[in-house]
Amino acid sequence: MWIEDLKDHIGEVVTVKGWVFNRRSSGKVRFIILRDGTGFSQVVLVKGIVSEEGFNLSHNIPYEAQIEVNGRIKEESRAIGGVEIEALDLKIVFLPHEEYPISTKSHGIDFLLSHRHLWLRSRRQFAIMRIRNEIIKAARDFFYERKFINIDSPILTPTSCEGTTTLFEVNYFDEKAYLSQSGQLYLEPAAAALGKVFCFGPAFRAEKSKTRRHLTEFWAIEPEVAFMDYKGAEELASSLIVYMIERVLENRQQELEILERDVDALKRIKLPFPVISYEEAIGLLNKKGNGTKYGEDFGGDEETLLSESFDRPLIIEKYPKSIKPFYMKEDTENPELVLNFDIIAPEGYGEIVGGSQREDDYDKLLENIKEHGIEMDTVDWYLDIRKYGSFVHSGFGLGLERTVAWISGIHHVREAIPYPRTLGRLYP
RNA sequence: UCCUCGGUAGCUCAACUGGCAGAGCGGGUGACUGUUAAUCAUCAGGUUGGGAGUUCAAGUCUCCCCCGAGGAGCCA
Repeated sequence: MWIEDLKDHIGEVVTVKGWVFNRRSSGKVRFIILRDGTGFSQVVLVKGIVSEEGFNLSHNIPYEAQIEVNGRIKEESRAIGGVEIEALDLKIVFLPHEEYPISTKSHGIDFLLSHRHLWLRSRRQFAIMRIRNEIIKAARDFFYERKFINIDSPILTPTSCEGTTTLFEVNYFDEKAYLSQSGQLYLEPAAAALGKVFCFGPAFRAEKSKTRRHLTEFWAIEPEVAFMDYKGAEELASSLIVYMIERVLENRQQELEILERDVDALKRIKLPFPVISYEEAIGLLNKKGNGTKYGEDFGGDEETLLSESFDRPLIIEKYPKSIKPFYMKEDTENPELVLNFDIIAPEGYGEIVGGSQREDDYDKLLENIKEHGIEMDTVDWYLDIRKYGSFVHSGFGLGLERTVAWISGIHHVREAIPYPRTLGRLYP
């Protein structure tokens, strides 16, 4: 039986397999905290109730030994999960060859990251991975409920989407290829084929960034919708975020508790999200004593400063065209601006969504491509979408790890992904 | 790439203006019938990241290198 199902079988005698997570002894009563991947549960070994052989085996049983416990499930308020297993018998299936390196005490981040494959077994990581899974599932459900089609973009690409300096280059037979920075360029043609589409996959950026918001490999959820303007995309992104939070609050209470997440801050996340323009954001920053000038992009400090004024995610729209990528639609009311938006998470987690209406005018797009110095032969296929039946369309990308970090209330995105890839760290 | 901080026992850290390298956890042994990072007793455990230099004496000071963290720029 799996630990997560124990509470439904109180009074029954069952066999549970798992690993020794922690143990305590009080002479003739011994306690083992068992984990099996679905949860943690206390096993009680009372001399006289458990078999003598089982009791003897439990003496100084090593951490992470894999054992099999036969026992009765009892309601017990003092135990984690509210139930415990009163052991009748205990068997050791596998003993560690060496002492398990990760203890219940504190460790440094270098050590933990080098032992990420083992670190995943700890309680915090267990909780984070389960919240990540819930968020992924919620996002898929959200799009399927709205009849979106999942179209995944290629990882190996001949071109760049977000600038050439941050590309990972790989050999592709006799050619050069790059790891994808975003699925968006491939999603726009898919939207012309299937209307409402989304992709969910990894993105790679060779940025030499060392901050709590950066990974070189991260996962993005990217929808692209035909006949939708940037306002529609703002609403879609807001609804998605609210949906993900509702699902985590509903299904992952135990995990939020393990992480000591301030749940009230999540419960405040409701529609609609506040919307301000880039220009208003500059004004707000200047009022707060920050010296960002019109025409400059926001850094981490600015994002935090802006989000502090709101208790829900903040939408900032219509940035200057000069600081944004070539594919964003020019604002017809002010050609200096583009019809884009970023969503800044509260509590200093930074930008979690970037989106825009896409440039649907063939000539304007061609002009942008030339201005950005992008090689024509790598993007001519992308121009075809405007050449053969252009259409109003919008989309956005949501950074999964930043979203998971925010909702989980953890400090750094590296804990929000099973095996983080950061600057200079490729192991394990 | 730049700035800042750090590297001492398996792990987390201490060691004053240079003067005998120490503690907790983990490990071994033992005690304890309700523990929650249990507690208590006891034992073992060290090429102080690497190299060079200054000095009677270097974990500590100087120089070079390696590794890590935090941040900036850029971004989700």
